[in-house]
Amino acid sequence: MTHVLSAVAWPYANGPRHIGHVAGFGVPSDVFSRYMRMRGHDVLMVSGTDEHGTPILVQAEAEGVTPRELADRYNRMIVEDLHALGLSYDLFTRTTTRNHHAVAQELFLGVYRNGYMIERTTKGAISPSTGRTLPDRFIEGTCPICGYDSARGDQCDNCGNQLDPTDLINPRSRINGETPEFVETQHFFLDLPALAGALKEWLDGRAATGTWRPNVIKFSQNLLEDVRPRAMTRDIDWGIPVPLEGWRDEPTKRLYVWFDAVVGYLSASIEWARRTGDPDAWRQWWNDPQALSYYFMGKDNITFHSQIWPAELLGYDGRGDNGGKPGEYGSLNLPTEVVSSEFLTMEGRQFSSSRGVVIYVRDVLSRYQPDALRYFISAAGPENQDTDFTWAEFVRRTNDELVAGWGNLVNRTANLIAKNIGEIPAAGALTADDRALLELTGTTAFPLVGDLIEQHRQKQALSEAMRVVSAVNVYLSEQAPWKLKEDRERMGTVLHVAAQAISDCRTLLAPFLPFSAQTVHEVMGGTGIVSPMPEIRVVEDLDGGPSYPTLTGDYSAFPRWESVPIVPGTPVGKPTPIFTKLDPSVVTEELERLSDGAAS
RNA sequence: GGCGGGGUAGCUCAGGUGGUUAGAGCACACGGCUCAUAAUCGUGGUGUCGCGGGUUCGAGUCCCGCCCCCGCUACCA
Repeated sequence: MTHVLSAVAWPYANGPRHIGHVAGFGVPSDVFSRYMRMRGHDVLMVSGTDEHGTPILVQAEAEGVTPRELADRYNRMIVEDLHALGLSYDLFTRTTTRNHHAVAQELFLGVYRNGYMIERTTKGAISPSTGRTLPDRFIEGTCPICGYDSARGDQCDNCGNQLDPTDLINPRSRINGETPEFVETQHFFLDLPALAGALKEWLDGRAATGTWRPNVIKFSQNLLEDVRPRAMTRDIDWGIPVPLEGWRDEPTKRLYVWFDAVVGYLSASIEWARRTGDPDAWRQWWNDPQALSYYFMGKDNITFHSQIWPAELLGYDGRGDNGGKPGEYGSLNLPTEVVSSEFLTMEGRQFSSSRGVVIYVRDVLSRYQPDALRYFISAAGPENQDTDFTWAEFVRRTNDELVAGWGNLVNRTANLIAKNIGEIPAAGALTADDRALLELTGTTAFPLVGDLIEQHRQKQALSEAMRVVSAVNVYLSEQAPWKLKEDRERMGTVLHVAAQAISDCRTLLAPFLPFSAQTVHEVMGGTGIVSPMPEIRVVEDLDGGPSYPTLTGDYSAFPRWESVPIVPGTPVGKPTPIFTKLDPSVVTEELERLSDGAAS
């Protein structure tokens, strides 16, 4: 048994989640975590909403609410979205808790004390009316190269050239149209050059394992070829105060949102431990060098997980060129693996909430079963390359594979048992065919599917599991128990074998399809929980802040990743179908919804 | 521009470290079964493996060049 940290990317609290988000970080991390728990590992799965930064501030002002009110609203929505998908977090919290603020400040201080947080003067754009940092992307103006009149501060969308905001002709703020001011301002910079050697050593070691996806490791190693100190503070009044004399009470200096967001993995682990009553319990996942940690995200986050976060950890630990020693949290584990997904596009286009090119998780789940979405994402998601979501493919996968393949197998078997026997029959003498099927479902399939999940090859893992399902359908057709009414014993044996095979398939599919795993168990006469689910729990802030909703759960009931013998004599009644077959008309309906959304 | 990924049957895609007649699912056709949400089972593929060179006894798989598509490109999150 190993301690396994499932560190799941923190969704930014500026809107509900769309299916591209959950395809990137959500479903893959949950499949992995559920599987690892079934293998008997001690999994700690943490995340939360990321609530600081300029975009939330800007959006709040546009709506006339406080940033906290905006964050509260979307935090709750996101919690609901992830809950509805059955994502089994041990703790899903948020970055506006007092615990998180304290942990982020301690990390900053540790890095600072060891000499990896250096104070520098930099020239940056600010909004003259508010004094806040105006990020490059919030500045637009005329491109000095091609004359395009809405080039962004960092790049011209028209000619593609990279720009410096000071190059723009007639620069203006995209927030309120005023002319930005370029001023000298003091900031703390993470001394990446002093940590580059340690980062390289760590990454080379990771590369040598051969387990990282090729694009992730290569991209990460490339980043090290040109490292510069990177600002970790901002001129902004929404965020975590800089915990130093002369800075702490400075109302317009805050930690950079990404500095604190990645600390969330640690702060959420600490919050989880404090809530269990054993405040040091988190150390088993963070201080024990044998513990494993897996970070799940979309590819746009790779930089922050394979460079910035490891640099913060190495700096806190004092393992860079300047030396140093660990702070009160001790020597913290670096990521074992950064598991990054590519992007899901939608009907050929990139997701864009502002353009209405978007499918929200909550909308999908209001009309379709969560396992149907989870199935699509696992079977056709952006695991190693960008993939396209189309409603036609969603309907086809659901109807042909989930309903006709797996759901129907359960339904036909349960019907045969209910009509002919009424309970799980005992097995008589087994034929070679019986043994072959049970060998496949009960023995061969578990390491086959499991190893693939462990290697983050979930598409192939699911396809192997579905191949097993298919073998059970073949077995039933060949044995044709409905023709054995004159040979009750043989019929009983065949149905026993089929029921055992279904039980095994249910276990194999449970990480992917946790909702139907429970339904299948019950349809086949089972009782009790075999597929634990997260719950939404409103909690008090541990340190006196306002209360907030979290996602947590009791996952002790996870069955083992192995065949469990079924119990003859268990009553089986007439089943109700596991999955809902979709009418082909949903394709045109959904496409109409999309064009309506894009038009408004 | 830099970096990364991709271009394989009508469609969606598999094909770690080169090796027998290049695979799967879907779609389509025909046949079987009738327990099941008209579900299921069987049979059916003469594919320039983007293009051009090269290495090799042998390349979809390695090397070079070229053409397309997609993504990332850090003080946005």
